[in-house]
Amino acid sequence: MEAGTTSAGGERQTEQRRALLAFLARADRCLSAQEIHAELHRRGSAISLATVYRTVARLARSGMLDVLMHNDGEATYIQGSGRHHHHLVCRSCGRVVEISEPTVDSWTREIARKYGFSDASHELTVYGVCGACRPSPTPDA
Amino acid sequence: MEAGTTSAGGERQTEQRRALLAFLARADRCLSAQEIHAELHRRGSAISLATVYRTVARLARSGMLDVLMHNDGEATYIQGSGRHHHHLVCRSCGRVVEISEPTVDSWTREIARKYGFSDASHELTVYGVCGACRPSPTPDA
DNA sequence: GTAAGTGCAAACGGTTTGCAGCCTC
DNA sequence: GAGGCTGCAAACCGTTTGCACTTAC
Repeated sequence: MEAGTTSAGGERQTEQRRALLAFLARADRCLSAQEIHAELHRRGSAISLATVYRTVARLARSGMLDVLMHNDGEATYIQGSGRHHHHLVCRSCGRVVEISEPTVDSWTREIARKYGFSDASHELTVYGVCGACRPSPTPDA
Repeated sequence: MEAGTTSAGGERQTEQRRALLAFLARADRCLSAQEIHAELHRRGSAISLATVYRTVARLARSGMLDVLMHNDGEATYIQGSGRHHHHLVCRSCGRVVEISEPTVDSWTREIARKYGFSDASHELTVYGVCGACRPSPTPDA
């Protein structure tokens, strides 16, 4: 199954775009444009950094990719469901789990109203250490 | 040069630092280093951009300033309480209200545990349009 | 007197863009 | 065949840094 054939307007199927989409479809963590570029090259897919930037920008615009801004100013990308959601990110390996919770959504609207703000929206990211990265709870410890 | 150098601890009082602190103390919205620099100059305070960057970095490190990363990679700064909190930001004028809600804090820990993540932390920002920016609700509409 | 603080400008790192040629449709 | 897509490299932009000078203490 192809990764969402959203051939919206008139986008052309190119070698580069195909390789990038296939790669991102299997990624379970956020990747920067430079990481995507390096990894694709390592796998033998010739694609320029500029094209990676142009392509992820387009995918993000169309909603296929979520963009996460890091504190150092670097943007990273991960496949998104398109629906409203948040991310649970492992501080150790970077694995990302898409989470959705109406509770927080309604809470933020309430908070906004409480302070006289309307048209509330919000951004939430939860960080933690995933089970695979946590030192296994050895019984002898 | 150790942590614990809180406000006016072992740091020298300079004209530039004084002006920057006085300015930020009265700001109720996030400002970028470049905005701070421009505004201080407009007000007659001579301070270089490099010094603004160095000073806000120091203040952020000491906890006196909160750093908000924008989507375009620009960092903005605002005075913070030091305690754990979130921000309610007006999309129109940029005004920032510091909010604190234990509900969300405990919820994020719960979500993290539910997915097998430990050591949960989170970042939350709520956006909206503040009362001053919202077009007054005309009853005849 | 001395070392922290400052200004200047060059360097930096991620990202964007102009342009010529390539390739998909 | 036409126009979107790509690669290259230079430009961009916010930020950092080396160095010499200034200044608070």
